[in-house]
Amino acid sequence: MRYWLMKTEPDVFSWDDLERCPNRTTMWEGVRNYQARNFMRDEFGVGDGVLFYHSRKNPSVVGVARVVRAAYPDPTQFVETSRYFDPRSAPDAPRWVTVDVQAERRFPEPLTLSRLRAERGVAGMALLAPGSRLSVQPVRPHEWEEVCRLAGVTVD
DNA sequence: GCCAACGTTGGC
DNA sequence: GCCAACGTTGGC
Repeated sequence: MRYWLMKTEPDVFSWDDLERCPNRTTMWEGVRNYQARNFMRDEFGVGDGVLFYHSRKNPSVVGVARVVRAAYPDPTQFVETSRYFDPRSAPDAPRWVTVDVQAERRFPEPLTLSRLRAERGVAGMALLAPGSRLSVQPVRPHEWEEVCRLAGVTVD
């Protein structure tokens, strides 16, 4: 089992939105970055842990989710009216994949980026690297444990 | 294959 | 809203 961090702009899709989804589960559509895609396609497994991160507005880790379905073609890449439409992707050779993610535990309080920057135990996180923009990032086990500890929750 | 132009991300 | 950092595109 692995651990990940996934970014979302809360104005587009927030933790509240995830909790409102049927079975608290959503298709993580719209990833259009090759490095992020490769993580999902090649390394994501059912049961992996996900730090759910709100970017831009009060940037924070706001909860923990689970991968409940491994990679499959992202249907939005074929929908012409979708903001995620990719005219260069062919149905017989999909370019982009998605996974299904289920809400597990909301943090009692958002764990802010500024707090994380101040904590030595998470100093190596990809999230904190200068200029890091990757929307799907690996998280090391000790980083996962420390983030959950700082948030005041216990999650395997 | 280089790299300038362009578009996007995301902290501030 | 600004803009630096980064990724992608496409001419050559």
